[in-house]
Amino acid sequence: MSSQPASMRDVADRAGVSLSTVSRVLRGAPGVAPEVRHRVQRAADELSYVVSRNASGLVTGRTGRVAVVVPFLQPWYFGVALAGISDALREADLDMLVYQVGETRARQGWTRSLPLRRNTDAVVTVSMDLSEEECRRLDDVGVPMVLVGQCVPRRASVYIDDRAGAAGATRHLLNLGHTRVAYIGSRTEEWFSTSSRHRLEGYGAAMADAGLSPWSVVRSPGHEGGGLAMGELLSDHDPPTAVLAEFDSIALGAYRTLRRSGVRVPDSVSLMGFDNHEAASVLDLTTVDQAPYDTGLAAGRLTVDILTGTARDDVQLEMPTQLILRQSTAAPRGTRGLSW
Amino acid sequence: MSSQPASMRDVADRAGVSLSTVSRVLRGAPGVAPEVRHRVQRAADELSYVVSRNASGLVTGRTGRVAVVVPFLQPWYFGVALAGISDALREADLDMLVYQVGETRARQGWTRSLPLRRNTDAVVTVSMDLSEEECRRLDDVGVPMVLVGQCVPRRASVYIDDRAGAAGATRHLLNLGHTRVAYIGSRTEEWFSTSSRHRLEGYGAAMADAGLSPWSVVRSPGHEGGGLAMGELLSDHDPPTAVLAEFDSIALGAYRTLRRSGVRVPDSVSLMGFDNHEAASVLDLTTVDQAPYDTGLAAGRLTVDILTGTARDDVQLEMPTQLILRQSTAAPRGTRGLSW
DNA sequence: CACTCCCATGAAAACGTTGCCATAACCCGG
DNA sequence: CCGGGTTATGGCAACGTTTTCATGGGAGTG
Repeated sequence: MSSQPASMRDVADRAGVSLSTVSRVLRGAPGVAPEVRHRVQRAADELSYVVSRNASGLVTGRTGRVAVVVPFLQPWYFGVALAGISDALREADLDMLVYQVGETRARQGWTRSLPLRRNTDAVVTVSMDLSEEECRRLDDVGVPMVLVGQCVPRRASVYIDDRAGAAGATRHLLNLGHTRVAYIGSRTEEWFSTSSRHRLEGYGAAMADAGLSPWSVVRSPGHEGGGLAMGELLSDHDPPTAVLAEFDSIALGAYRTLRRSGVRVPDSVSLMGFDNHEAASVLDLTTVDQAPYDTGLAAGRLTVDILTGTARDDVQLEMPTQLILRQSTAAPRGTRGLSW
Repeated sequence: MSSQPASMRDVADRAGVSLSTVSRVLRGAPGVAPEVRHRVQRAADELSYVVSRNASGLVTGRTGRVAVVVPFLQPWYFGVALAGISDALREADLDMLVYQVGETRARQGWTRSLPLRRNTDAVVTVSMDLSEEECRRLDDVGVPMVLVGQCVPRRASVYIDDRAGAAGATRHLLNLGHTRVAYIGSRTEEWFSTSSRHRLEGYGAAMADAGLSPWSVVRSPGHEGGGLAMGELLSDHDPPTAVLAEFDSIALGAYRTLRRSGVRVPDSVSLMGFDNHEAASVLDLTTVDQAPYDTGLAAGRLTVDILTGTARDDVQLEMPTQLILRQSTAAPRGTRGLSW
């Protein structure tokens, strides 16, 4: 209806008070008579007026916005993590700006292309796997930073212990009696994430502890890679009886190869993933849950706490992982009766 | 390093020019000598200065931000759609604010709680299934609005023809020779989405065209519902030979029930989904692709075009759906040899 | 009843940028 | 050599808030 959106001036006029009073009411500041407070509130409602964060931010120096930087938005993990962050920020009445940097990341100086300085109160990076230098460059924008899915010393981080998670998963397979336990990992030409590295290490450590030598195949991420890797494993002269995949997507690809090859799960091969992807439950895939929603929620709350001064900006928050036992793992053939 | 972020003033001083000139350079406005332009550019870089959208928005009236409103962030679909929107907005140098309204939606007047007015240049709603009244209330904020996943007359909309998609899927099953084709739909206690309704209608229409009476089971959304619905169908005295699920998640749940019941897909029952979920390819599930990334991209671009005045604000954009044939559908038992 | 203190309210100066207008310098043709 | 037009640059007022400070009136105290 109104061609021009209402301003605080309009609310003030309608309520018959001054600008200052309107500002006080709308900010919930003290020192306003209840009667006036109601009158102003009503006037604002009638004009369906909301304050311009632009203008208020200009004077307070706070924007009321938090930037969340993710490499990609498509993979399941990020949507769930964002949901957690979003819920936490909403509690504190902060808006969420999302930047998908994707390929941009490779570009030198990508951090500068983000309009963060003076435009956000804080930055949350999710699975960005920042180098020390990138961290420093982000420091330069002068807003607090929270790292999700990555643990950097002396910097606010929320993460899981990938090493321990993978080691636990491996031990689960070993405990079932498997000795030929293979691992399918991922890496692309240009990127080998810290998380990938840690999971591989965790697997290796657990194998070493059991006196077994590790057996890992690394392919491109996603189900294609998983499928191919599984194919390679199956073509070995003495194939594994158990396979741990770096994450569920890979496990799903491996599962497809197994199904197509007529290899039964878990009868002939036990298969395990990592992440607890939605589809994992459908396929009854044993996996490691890392609760990305909780991680996001914790990261969001930590951000809020840092902004309010309640938390230090070097808090390290390790989120628990949990083994989710389903039907895709079992004792190897010969010993079946013993375990089940 | 610098305790205070640099302002345009600082850049001007360092470059030895006036504020106005810096502003012109940084906006790419004409009328600045090349030499000066370079000098300013360099000064800005050295201070790693970026303009405050807050301040510039205050005077231009444009915020450089677009709000994207989604009911939830967790489901696969939204991440993918957001990715498309994000890419389109980035091309136009617009930032993306994401609001997850979730349960808030039920609340009367939820539209007012979003700080849109004066805080964003446009609003994109994704699968919000807005009522006429909600649309009008969003109109009130006075920024252009683009609806994704919903077609409202005389309003910018980007959507797929759910009816046609479901009808096509049904015909695929009918063409294979099935006559006992059941449908699994979803609805919650408080919500029966337009999309759900349309898909059900499409199925019904295709069945009617073939002279068959529809047979649908409606449960809660997600795999749990799908699993339960499939269970009910299997317990019929004459179970279906083909099942179409409203979306892949439901199909996956149904698939699990089938697998657990020892019913082979597609040998005994053909199963079809809708959406082309990532997991659908792993399970070789025949489905209908609706390319949410492309939808998001188109919606983002439409938003940009509306903002630049290139497109009218009542453009209707119907995105194509595509049948993805995989291994989960086949001719019914008796006729198998004929079709394959 | 007078004086103090406090509380509610209003006025005005910022915040960092853009848009408009003025000005100075320059180039060209007559 | 002069006048008119063009071009580069600077100055200044806005934009819509918050914040600080000033003011007035009412309650409480002696």
